[in-house]
Amino acid sequence: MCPPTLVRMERADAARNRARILEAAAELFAARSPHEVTMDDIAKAAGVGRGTLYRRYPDRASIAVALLDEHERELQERLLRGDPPLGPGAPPAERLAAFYAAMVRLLEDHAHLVLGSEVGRTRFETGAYGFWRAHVRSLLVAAGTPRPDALVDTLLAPLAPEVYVYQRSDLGLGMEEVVEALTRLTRVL
Amino acid sequence: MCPPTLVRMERADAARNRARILEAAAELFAARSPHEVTMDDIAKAAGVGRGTLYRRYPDRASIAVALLDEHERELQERLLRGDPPLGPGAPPAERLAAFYAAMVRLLEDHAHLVLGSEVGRTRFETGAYGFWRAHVRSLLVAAGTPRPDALVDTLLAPLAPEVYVYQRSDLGLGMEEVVEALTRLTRVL
DNA sequence: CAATAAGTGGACACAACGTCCATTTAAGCA
DNA sequence: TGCTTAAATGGACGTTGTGTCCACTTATTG
Repeated sequence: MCPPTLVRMERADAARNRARILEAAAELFAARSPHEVTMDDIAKAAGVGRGTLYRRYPDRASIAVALLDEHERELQERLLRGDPPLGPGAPPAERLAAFYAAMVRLLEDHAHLVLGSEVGRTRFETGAYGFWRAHVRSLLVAAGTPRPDALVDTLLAPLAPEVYVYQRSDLGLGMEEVVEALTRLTRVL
Repeated sequence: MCPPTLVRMERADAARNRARILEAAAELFAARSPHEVTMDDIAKAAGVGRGTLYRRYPDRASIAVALLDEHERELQERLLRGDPPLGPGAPPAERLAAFYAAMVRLLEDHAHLVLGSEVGRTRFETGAYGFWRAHVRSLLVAAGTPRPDALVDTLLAPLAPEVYVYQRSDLGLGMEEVVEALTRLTRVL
């Protein structure tokens, strides 16, 4: 009989394999374009079978989301409780500019992961997008901007990883130039 | 022997099949999500073989591009030679607002096609994006905006079809609300 | 050291892709 | 009109990646 344990623990081998999968996936995503990495590749590199991989991660996106999780959480924490101008305390326009700068930093470091997880529409379905959206919306409200709902996504759109990669790689722009352009958007507040 | 005709004409059956393919593809794209339409589906619906389809259109994107072509050309024509505020003559900020409104109209009518052709990065590789980019850039230059290059893509980002569909379908916003939000972006000029 | 349930891995069926080539057909010429 | 030729056709075929399924293995608990 199974004792009525409320919290069902993950078995040791399961945890080990999860770690292996994430590690292997991180390496593969870093090495090549995300759509050239197949689920087979990841399973093979992690040294696990197909079924094991699919048991936890039904597709590439969910793996990338797991990898991104910690980085995003850290920024979310700083937005909620960090020092101004990123955290509470500064005027909305300055907080928005700081948010843009922080997001560019995140994109710079992990754009390949974001590209792996957020392809087109998928971007809007992640919890992270909801968080960014709520944050920017609250800034708009704090600034007294009328009808903020349509504006929010308009202001978040330039942070789409595809756009950033295009600006950095194809156009050869620097991080600072992108941040500067985004900062000019804060004038709409 | 073949007479040295300079312009090699498309054969009658080829022209007929091209028309069939485009017509069938338009119907299929209108009916379901673009990624649920396979090349097989299109070939079947058009009543042509697989090889015939691939001869002209190597992938879904190229078909959608062909379908979009005429609509985009019309707007491009109006931007270059139409009446103000869309065409030349009006102040840059007003022209940008008019451009936004016209693009939203285009998205409203053909977002499903754009989604079929421009998935993520692909968007930037089409000739159309280059045109929109050049247009907006010239408006920024005309308005005396310093360092326009990073700002251009920032201003075009909210026109990504994924963003528009998210705002309209998922958030339930109206066309006018989206246009209004975009119009507020023209304040950066 | 059982007993049991969670976990594993690879075989399998399937779907879509893109290519190849034997056959058909339109267009130009006598 | 009939003939020649090259363009055009279509479907069979091999390939690749997906996702599922289930007989077997292994960690955990008493």
